Amino acid sequence: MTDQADGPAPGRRPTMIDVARVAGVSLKTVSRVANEVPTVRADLAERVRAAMSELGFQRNNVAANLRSGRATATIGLIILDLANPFYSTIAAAAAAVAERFDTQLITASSGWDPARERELVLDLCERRVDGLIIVPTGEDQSYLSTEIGRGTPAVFIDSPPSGCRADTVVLDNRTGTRDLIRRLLAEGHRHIGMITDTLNDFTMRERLAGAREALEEAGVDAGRHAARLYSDHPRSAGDSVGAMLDAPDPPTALFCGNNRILLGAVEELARRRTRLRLAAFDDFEFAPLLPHPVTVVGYDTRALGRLAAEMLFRRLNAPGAEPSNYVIPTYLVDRGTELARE
Amino acid sequence: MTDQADGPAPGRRPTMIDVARVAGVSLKTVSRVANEVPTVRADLAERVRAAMSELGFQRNNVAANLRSGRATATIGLIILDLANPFYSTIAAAAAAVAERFDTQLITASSGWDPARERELVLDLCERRVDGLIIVPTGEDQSYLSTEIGRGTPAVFIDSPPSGCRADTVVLDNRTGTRDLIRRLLAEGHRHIGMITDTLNDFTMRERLAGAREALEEAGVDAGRHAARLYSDHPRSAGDSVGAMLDAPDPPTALFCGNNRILLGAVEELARRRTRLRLAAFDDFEFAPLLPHPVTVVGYDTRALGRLAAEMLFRRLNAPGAEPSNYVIPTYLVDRGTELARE
DNA sequence: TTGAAAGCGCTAACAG
DNA sequence: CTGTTAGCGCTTTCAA
Repeated sequence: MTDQADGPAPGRRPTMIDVARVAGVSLKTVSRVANEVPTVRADLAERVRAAMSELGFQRNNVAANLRSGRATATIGLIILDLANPFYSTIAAAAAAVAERFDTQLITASSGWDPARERELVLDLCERRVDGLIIVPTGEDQSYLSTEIGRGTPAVFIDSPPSGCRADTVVLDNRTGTRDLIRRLLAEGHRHIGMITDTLNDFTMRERLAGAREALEEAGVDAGRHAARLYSDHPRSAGDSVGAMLDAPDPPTALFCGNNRILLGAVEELARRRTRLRLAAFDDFEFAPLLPHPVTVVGYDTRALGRLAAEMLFRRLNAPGAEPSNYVIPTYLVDRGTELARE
Repeated sequence: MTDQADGPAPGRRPTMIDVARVAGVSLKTVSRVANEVPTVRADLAERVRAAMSELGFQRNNVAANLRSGRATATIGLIILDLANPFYSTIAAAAAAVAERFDTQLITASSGWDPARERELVLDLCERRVDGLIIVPTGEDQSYLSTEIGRGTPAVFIDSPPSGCRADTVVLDNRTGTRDLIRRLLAEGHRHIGMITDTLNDFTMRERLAGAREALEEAGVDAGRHAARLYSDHPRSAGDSVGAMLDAPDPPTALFCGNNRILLGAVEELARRRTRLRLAAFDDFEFAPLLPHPVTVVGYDTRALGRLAAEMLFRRLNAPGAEPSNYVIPTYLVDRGTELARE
């Protein structure tokens, strides 16, 4: 005796047709019950619900969305590296907003690879996500223009797009760095070493521009403090610090363009048992533990993700508005261990 | 003059039918070109491709999967809190594996809420994800049994499920803690204060069990070192440390059940300018900066996510195998600043 | 209030 | 090699 007559095959997922057969109603009535349409006679609805739980029915949302043309309740988030706390904080904040809108988040890392970024965007569009939040690699995003025009809005975080118009949420890199350098200048420093990452990066260029503003308004020769670029993450920041200190007329203060550079600098200073006026862009959770006092430019990382997601949902509900640009304010904080200060 | 005659409406996304019309071929030929089926005459394929890029066609994968019954190339990851580096590291590792399988990851946080966890599982199943990776809240997961039976496999990370059978990847909490406590005992400590989180948590119970093993085999009275539970994250770990130190016959060493507890303890010791033999479960990126030496139980967090994802994809390709359980090994590391050691 | 028919965008199965 | 027909699981439309 098989159950072919009155039930679905063992492995198959039950469909509304199966439910309808068991409940003795039409497919459409099952659909109405599943969608909580109120105009269904109570006893029928009850029979349908019984059949649903008997079969363990679960609506196939993929199919439902296809016919109705409804949104997929999914947004794509493309960041550079989920393992980096900066980006995972952004992801968490965006996810919290998405949850409020009953939307799921597909998160993917481009790993600073423009080709991968493009692939991801296209893949996500083929999945018909409702919108995209992107931390761009800084290359060309013109391929997004048609997508945006077709109603898949995008919001850019941390850096603006190039080659297409879209909403953006960025840090106030320029003002933050300007205020930081101003403070060093006010303390009397006239020789500030500046260590930055690659200047292909929008944020790094802005930070350097802010530093120059402060130096110029103080009448200090910016050329003398030319940034020493460093190649890659690990030790090279420390090497740059070493080179600066070993040169004639070494700087009395150091500005580090981001927190990884700061860590390299701190290590190098600890190795040399040297103290210097330290300043950096980026606050981070364990900055208070640093064995060296440092003044950092802080900001609300969660706000980046939160505002981007909020802008996206606003745009989903009001398409066609002009792209807007939100700038997250920055502030100065003093960090480093008390132990180390004594 | 409108373009209604030969093109889709302005806002609408072009479908294969539109492409077919423009290219002067049948829908099926377009489908073949889109799927890179080789048996299409070169000139036709070229015309189709031209029409595709003219219209900006993008295949609707949702529809494609519906008919073909193919997998959605999407897996769901349910973690406790994406903002927590432990979980975001797991997510990043799982994402890296998913990428190798051309699969996207929907990541969602349950926030330690069992009801939310259940909602998320059901939502993801309705979206027909190919599989689930779950860091469970420790409550009942029996609702997953039918899903698993129906071919949506699940892998549990960090804690095993209750109420259903599934693959798991967990840390060797017990051995790690046992080895750590053994070391303290070998150093001569006979009074070890133990500060743990809620014992509803599987990992914390296991760690405590490991500690007890070490104490018992050394013939040390475990009761005397009863764990002081602490209520919530912020200061209460520090308060527990304070209470222990102010009691008569205070401990000479401290075991902290996780890294948040360790931070609270370190702060309290710094406040009191007291030094104690410190030990804890969980290594973390900035542990080397701690202003107090500490021996921690380390492990490869990425391995948790990586192995879980690999188990999931293995199961997707070989359904029906018995659930297996993978245990990640642990090791001891000495941390804390050199500065603080001098 | 209920149901039959059509169709979302695509692929499977089969025919030409 | 190409096209036609059917149909995935659901919703929409419209008639009963």
